[in-house]
Amino acid sequence: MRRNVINRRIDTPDIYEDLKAKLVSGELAPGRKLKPTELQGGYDCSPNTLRDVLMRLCNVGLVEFQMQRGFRATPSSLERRSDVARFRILLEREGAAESMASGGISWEADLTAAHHRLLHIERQIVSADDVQPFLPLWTDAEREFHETLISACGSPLLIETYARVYLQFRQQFVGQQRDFGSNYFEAIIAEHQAIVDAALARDQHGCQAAIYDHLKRNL
Amino acid sequence: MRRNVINRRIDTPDIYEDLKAKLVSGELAPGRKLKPTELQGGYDCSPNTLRDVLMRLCNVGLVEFQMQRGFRATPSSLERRSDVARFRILLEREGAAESMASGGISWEADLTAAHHRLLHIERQIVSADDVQPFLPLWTDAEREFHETLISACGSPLLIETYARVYLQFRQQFVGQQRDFGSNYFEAIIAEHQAIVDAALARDQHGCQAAIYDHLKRNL
DNA sequence: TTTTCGAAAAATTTTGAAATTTCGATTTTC
DNA sequence: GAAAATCGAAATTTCAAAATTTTTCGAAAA
Repeated sequence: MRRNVINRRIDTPDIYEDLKAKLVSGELAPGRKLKPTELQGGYDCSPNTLRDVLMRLCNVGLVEFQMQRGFRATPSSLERRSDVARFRILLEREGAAESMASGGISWEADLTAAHHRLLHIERQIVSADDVQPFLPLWTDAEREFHETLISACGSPLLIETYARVYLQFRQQFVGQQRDFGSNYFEAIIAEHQAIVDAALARDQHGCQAAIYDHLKRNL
Repeated sequence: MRRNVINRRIDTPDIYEDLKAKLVSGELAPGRKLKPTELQGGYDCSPNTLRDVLMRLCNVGLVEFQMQRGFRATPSSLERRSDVARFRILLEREGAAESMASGGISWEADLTAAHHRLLHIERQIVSADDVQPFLPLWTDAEREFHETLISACGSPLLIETYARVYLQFRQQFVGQQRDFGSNYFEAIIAEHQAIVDAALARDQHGCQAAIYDHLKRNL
């Protein structure tokens, strides 16, 4: 017999997702100390529950943990940024090549769909005054697109690792970036198009080159 | 007021290392359920401390966690084994190539030393009746050797990911294996030799081929 | 002025128990 | 007899407080 007049309970998964979003968007900036006792205020739970959630966020690399020294948002640095970018390129090139080799019709359909959604948002951004309101949507669509690209590679481990690295990539780059150049998104649109075209044409080298071109600015 | 005449306190790091060893060696078999309350008996601590340690072991992929459903040692399956092997080959080939490109004298020295230690143990194993007592030593030396091989690649992320995957590899394969063929280790010695020779000769393609030859039996 | 030391303050980790959820087995119903 | 519902035991998650460790900060010594 549940006796919840008001549902005061906040699910742990919700706290996890909320913190993840704040980490990726830069609201909780890289390097910032994350004290369970402070964060507890925002959510309605005990410090230990927050501790638990923070420990889980370590699994994806968004949070660092040191014994007796607590948690902090993974710091940002020139070295780390270029490291993340390089590793992402490695994984995405490999995953895309494998997907092109073994992906079937349904992979093509998924990729086309994901690209269509992404393109739609990017066109809106190009013709809008302010980018900010679109960022969360765009981030999701971009992630979906890139994850679909490698989704048929047949390696769960590669897919999982890529998901982690993608999140770290967002944390290191986009979260900080407030000022996108005027034709930044026009360039991005062309780059994504090049990736899709090569992928659907099963042109492995072309696709790998397109991926590199898409990400080289972050090296 | 410390009230331990004898140091009955077991440090969390020790519990972590001990559990990790049991997971990698197969004492805690893949797929086995890991209940904080049961494990608590072995160490002198509360179930929640064990919960904490188990959550950390998820970071390296040795333990799986599901909400409301607790922990279990990462299960073993044909698909997972071949996935881990493939991914390990990818990372090691990339890391070795980068190390050969940018590693200096001290990398060569480290690699030579690690290989020397490994070779020493493997020769002992070849001329011994029972392999078992050597396994922990061999596992450590083998890990050290492979990690040294990629240590000069310049990518902390690659190195960290490789460490994780190596542990999973051990958990999936060696932990289960009780019966090594009679000339198994003689073959291994030759393979490790081929890797070192190519690496020190800065022969990228040769080294990548040697790495593949070393690990292809697990695909 | 700089360094070192130690006590106070703050933060982290551990604990044991309570609340919640899941799992297995028995009973009920169709 | 098979499927569904129910009940109790076991396991998991959460909590608040105690124990431990680290950090801070001011005073004394070099």
